[in-house]
Amino acid sequence: MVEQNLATKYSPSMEYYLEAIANLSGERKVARVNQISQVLQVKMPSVTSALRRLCDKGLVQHGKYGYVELTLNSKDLAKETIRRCKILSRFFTQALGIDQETTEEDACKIDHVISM
Amino acid sequence: MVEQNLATKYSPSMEYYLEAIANLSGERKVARVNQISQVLQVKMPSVTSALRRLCDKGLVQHGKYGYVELTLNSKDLAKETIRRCKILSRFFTQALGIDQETTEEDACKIDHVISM
DNA sequence: TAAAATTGTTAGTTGTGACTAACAATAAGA
DNA sequence: TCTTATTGTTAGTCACAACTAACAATTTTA
Repeated sequence: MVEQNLATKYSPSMEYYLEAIANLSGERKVARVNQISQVLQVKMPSVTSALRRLCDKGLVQHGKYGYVELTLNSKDLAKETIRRCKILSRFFTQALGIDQETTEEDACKIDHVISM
Repeated sequence: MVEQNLATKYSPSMEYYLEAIANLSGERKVARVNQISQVLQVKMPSVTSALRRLCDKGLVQHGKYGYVELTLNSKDLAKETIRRCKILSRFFTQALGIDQETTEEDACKIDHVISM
């Protein structure tokens, strides 16, 4: 089943957060809770609690009321994720002629699910 | 985000169950809890509780200790799902040369996530 | 600098979806 | 038929991931 991932794998949701944080870090140097909230279209408390989970797993650093940063571990993970999304997105756009808006979102969704 | 679907949409997990029930119904005429359990690789109590949710939504009929059947509504839904999985699977196999084992599983996963 | 706006956290709730352990019903075989 | 095996359910737990309401910290601005 989808819902229950293996112990070693991170949940799709986790990956979404990591990806968002990585993207924001790239664009504006630092990621903040409200930005993550906006990008992922969830309320801030959801972000806070997700960050706690990610902290517990050593995937982000996040001081109270402070910036959010990826750790060495999660940077690689997030880069990989983003890379795969782009590849998929490009593939869908070019090979299938689907418009880019739709494509990018779907490609990301797919990536979090596919076994590559 | 993935995790929270719109009210009108069914969760990926729901679709997995519907699909499994539809497939089993096709093959062996009736679907049983232990078969669903095996197909989806979850324990039987998980199936029972999923069936309760599906019953509440009017998507399956299931008497205690009895057979599991789709309703008119869910039959269409499941057929659609299966159809899309097959299309995707075929596409991946033929267009990308990925082996069928991998492909079929992924195609299904993708289908539950993609916006077609 | 003090008040107001923004940003973030905590606490508590909900629903999903998995699990184990223990019990109940049904089916199969001696 | 009675016992055993199979199948299914209930009860209770856990983790994830969302939410609102209320509070706290930080930043902006008057």
